[in-house]
Amino acid sequence: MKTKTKQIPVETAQFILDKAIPLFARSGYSGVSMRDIAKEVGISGAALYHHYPDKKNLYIAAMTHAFADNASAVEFSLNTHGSPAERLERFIFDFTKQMSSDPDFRALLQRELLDGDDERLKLLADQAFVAPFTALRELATELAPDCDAHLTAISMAGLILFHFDVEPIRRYLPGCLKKHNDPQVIAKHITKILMGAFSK
Amino acid sequence: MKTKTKQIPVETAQFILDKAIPLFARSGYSGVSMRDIAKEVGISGAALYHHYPDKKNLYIAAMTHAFADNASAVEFSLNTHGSPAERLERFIFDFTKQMSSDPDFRALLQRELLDGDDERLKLLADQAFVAPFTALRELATELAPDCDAHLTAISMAGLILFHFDVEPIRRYLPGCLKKHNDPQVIAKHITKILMGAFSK
DNA sequence: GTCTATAGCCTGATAGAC
DNA sequence: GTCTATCAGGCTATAGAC
Repeated sequence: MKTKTKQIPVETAQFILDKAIPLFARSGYSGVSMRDIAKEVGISGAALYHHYPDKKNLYIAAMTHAFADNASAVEFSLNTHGSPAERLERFIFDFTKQMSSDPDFRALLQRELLDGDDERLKLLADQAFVAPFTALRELATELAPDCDAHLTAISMAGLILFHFDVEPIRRYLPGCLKKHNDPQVIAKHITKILMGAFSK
Repeated sequence: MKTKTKQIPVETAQFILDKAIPLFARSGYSGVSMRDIAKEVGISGAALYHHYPDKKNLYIAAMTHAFADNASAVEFSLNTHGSPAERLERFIFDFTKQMSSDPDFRALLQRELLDGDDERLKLLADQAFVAPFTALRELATELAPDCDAHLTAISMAGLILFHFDVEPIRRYLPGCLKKHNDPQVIAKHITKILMGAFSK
């Protein structure tokens, strides 16, 4: 047992990431300066370089940190018991809710798809997406044996993600209602479409 | 009849946009400098300011130019004759092919969804998306009268766009094959899913 | 581990010659 | 309409005191 408890620092290196993630999500790599991050953290710009060798390393650490948790949550949601239809419905509701509650995750993913080099994308895939995608692909095989499982898994995830990605402009398109932002409504709609598609 | 034909200039202001669009698509607004654009065009940085008052105006002009043509093409594809199922199939194939052939358009749209302010997004919606989306929504009403037409239209467009958006990381996910990049294969897969979903 | 100060470069934008 | 030269400021990153 330690006799002296530290006040706040908690581990400054990680605190920096927590502050940097929303900035990178909102403005992208080249839209955020080391000064912006330092100001948000509450230290000088120079102090950042004590924890990370340069901006790129800080960015990669922030991405890794941001994507670390989400993978296991999605995988867990997929690896439950029940019929394929039940598991599909649970996945849709859980994934929709999770994406709805974590706009930073979605923005960072979109930005990485636009700006990430091959090395970073491979790292991201291995660290965060291979495991849940494998589970989703197995569910796709069970639900639609005569469809290409890879494409079907992409379609299922995309159907959910796209509704959120497009939200900034959707509100200016005809027929838009307030309820269309409700994750429950979105999940229900997607469930209806996919259940229809897979029930022969 | 003019006695003197100009050599190349064609209209420098528009030539600048043609050169700027791929740069903004690849690196985003803050990732491209006026000097980058000037070098690509083949003039000095100062000369750009003769055609556009500042970087922001040049960017908006480039976006408007990039989105102008695509709207009418999609709308045209939707306003053909045939049964709802036939029109759905034609839309899927045409839109998939068009998105496959214009990666700059997709990248600019994604970037605008991430970075665009309300004013720019409203402008974009009115200029480029309201017309084709209205046609797509009408098709959705015919195909699935018991579904929310707005959400269904979003789903149909998203199913197509997402396959391309996710391409940079999809190649590191299990089950990926070369044919999954073929727009024909993608279109066929999406048609299968949506036809199944809408045929009760 | 944090600070202030600063080096060296790149940025958007302008002035003025041609 | 394009050029060269330049300004003022922001950028990443470092140096060195504490």
